[in-house]
This record gives sequence, structure tokens and C-alpha cells, in this order.
Amino acid sequence: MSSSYHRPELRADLLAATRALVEAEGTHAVTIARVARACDVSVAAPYRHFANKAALLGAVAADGYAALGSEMAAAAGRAGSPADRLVAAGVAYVGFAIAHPDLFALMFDRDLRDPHPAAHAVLEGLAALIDSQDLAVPPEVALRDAWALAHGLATLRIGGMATFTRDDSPARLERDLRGLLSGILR
Amino acid sequence: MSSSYHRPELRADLLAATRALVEAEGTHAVTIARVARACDVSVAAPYRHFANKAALLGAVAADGYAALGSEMAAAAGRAGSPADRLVAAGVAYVGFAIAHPDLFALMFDRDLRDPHPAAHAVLEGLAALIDSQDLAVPPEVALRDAWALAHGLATLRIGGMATFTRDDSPARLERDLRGLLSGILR
DNA sequence: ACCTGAACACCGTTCAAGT
DNA sequence: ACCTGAACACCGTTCAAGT
Repeated sequence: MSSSYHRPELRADLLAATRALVEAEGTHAVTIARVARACDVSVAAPYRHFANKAALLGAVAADGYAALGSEMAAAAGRAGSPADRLVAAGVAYVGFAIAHPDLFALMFDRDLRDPHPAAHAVLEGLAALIDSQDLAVPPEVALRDAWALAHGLATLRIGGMATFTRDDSPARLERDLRGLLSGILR
Repeated sequence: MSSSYHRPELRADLLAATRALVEAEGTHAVTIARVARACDVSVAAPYRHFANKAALLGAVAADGYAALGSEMAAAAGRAGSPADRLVAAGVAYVGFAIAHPDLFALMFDRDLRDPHPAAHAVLEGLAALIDSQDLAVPPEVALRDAWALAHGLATLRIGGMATFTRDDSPARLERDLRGLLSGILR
């Protein structure tokens, strides 16, 4: 039939199918069998490309970090002042979580991910936006604070907490972020 | 042998066994079969008390909310000024997450929980600490901000993000919270 | 009313065998 | 080197049957 024994793009196909499943039905719906079926391949085939299910999901999470990082950078690039850049990056961070809630949850899942690439991607992005001249606190403190704030807003929002879903407009988000970040900006 | 066909405390035993498994090995280690074995009961027995695995885990999460709420209230009760109470509650929130990371993660898992009890428990606890006289912003905004901040610090910390694990002393936590909350306190 | 035993469909992972 | 088919231990859930 249409199947061939050699599939050079299978690894990429498996990743795409897994991510599609995550975004459509959530991580709990991901099954090696379902992913394999979506790629028209036997259930054993994925094990030639990923050590196990956790490794497959971890690779999808890694793609997510890259996407998040570039969206933050793009948003910050459109802003003017240093404070505006920081706020814009925060809005992009929360916006990514709202647009891809299950992917975002997977990226920060306690057992499925190597935390280093995440920390690296996010912190590199944020660090590039911050000039210590603009800060009322040391840069590392500012990075921690800004990240924690954006992450809390993002996870409580996608977790369905009513206080955070009632008004989830970008304007509201920006107001929240700017208000709290005023404590660390000069 | 030791088994009897009537076990009035089985529901409580199942909850305790599930929570113990969560805290010892993480939610991914929870299995109806393992929980049943720990309670010396057949695999079908838990279904007389919980509709399915998600309901069992949800009940454990509900217990977690109650525990978190009382720890926050106790910590706030030991503090003096309104600002100190808010900071103390935040420290207790993050401290709970550090002490019970897998339980905390389960409590905020996207597919396993009804968000209402969580929001209720946390917001009730926080609202009792805040007098609008002390605030520079409307109370609902203050609640959102404080919760988001504490939640972000907690989840990034238990997620193993290096910037947050390098120094996780209560003093550091308190300093972070106080600094950022200064934006919402009068 | 509560529990057991057996069953069903499904899953993660392994491995010998094919191309 | 990459994929298939079959296998193994395990899981979630159901249900008739026992007490």
C-alpha cells in the first residue's frame, strides 16, 4: 500500500502528531499507539526515535520553549521603552499560555521535562530586555520577579480560576503586569 | 484471612493511600490497582466509592486545598500588620508547595480538578487578610496580584527552575514577596 | 449495600524477524 | 539502519455473582 519501510521524516511526523494531540485533547490523550496510528506506522516504530513516551513528550515541550521564546522576543521588539519591553514580553508569555494551554502545561510538567532548556530560553529572552540602568533591584531579582508574576498569571488563568478568567483582555493583563512590575522598575 | 467484606472506613483509607502514593512517588505513580492493593481490597472495590480515577485524585486535591487554606490562616494569624499578614500568607503558600510538591501540582492539574473549591479556599483565606484601607488598588486586584505572584514563585520553584532553587530560604521568599507586593500596598 | 473474580479493550515496552 | 508482528505485564472499567 502507501507504506514504505524507510521513512526519513518519521521523527518529525511523530513530533507533529504528538503536538497536535496535545493541543487538541490534552497531554492525557497522548498514547504511543495513537501517535503511531496517526503516522501510519507500527506501535514499535516510535521507539527507534524516542527512548520512551516521556522522551517524546519532552521533545514536544522543547519545541514549545523555542516557540515561546521567539514570540516573547517579537513582542518586545515592537515596544519602545525598557519598561514597555518587559511588559510586552510578559503579555506575550501569558498570551502564549492562553493560546496553547495544554502545551504550556506540558512544558512545565514536573515529571516530563528537563527544566534547563526552559529556564535558559525564558531567562535569555528576558535578560536581553533588561538594562540594569532601568531597575530598582539587581537584575537577577528583577528576572525572578517578572517571570514569577507572568507565570502565576498564566497558570492560574489556564487553570480556570474564576478570578483570572473573568476579564482576560490583553489590556487587563498589561495593567496587572505594569502595576506589579512598577515595584522593580526605577 | 484478615479481610472482611464490610469496611466502613474504606473510603478514607483509599484517600490516604492515594495521597501517600502521590507524595512518595508523584501522581503518575497512582494506579487504582496499587491503591487497592495498599488497602488489601480488590481492584473493583474503589469504584464503590469513587466514580473513576479522576474522581479519586480530585478528592485528594480537595483535601489539599483544605490543608493549604488552614496553613495560610495559621501563618497570617501569627503576623502583626496587614502587610505582614499578606506576606506571611504568601510565604505559607509557597512553603506548602515546597513541602508537598506533587500534591500541589495535582491540586492545580488542568484535567483532574474542579477549580471552584481551590479558588474558594485560597481567595477566602486571602480576602480575610486584606482590608481595603491598606491597599493602593481595589481589593480584587490586590487578591489577583498577590495570588499570581505566590503561585508563580511556587510552581517555578517546584518545577526545578534553577533561578528559583538557588536560594529558597524563607527569608529570600519573604523579601521577594514583600518587594513585589509593595506595589499594591499603601 | 459492599466486595470479589473474571473479563474486555487498551497501553508501554521489548525483541526476534523481516527489508 | 529502520520497521513489523507478536508477545508480556499492566492498567481502567464493568458486571455478574457472592455475603
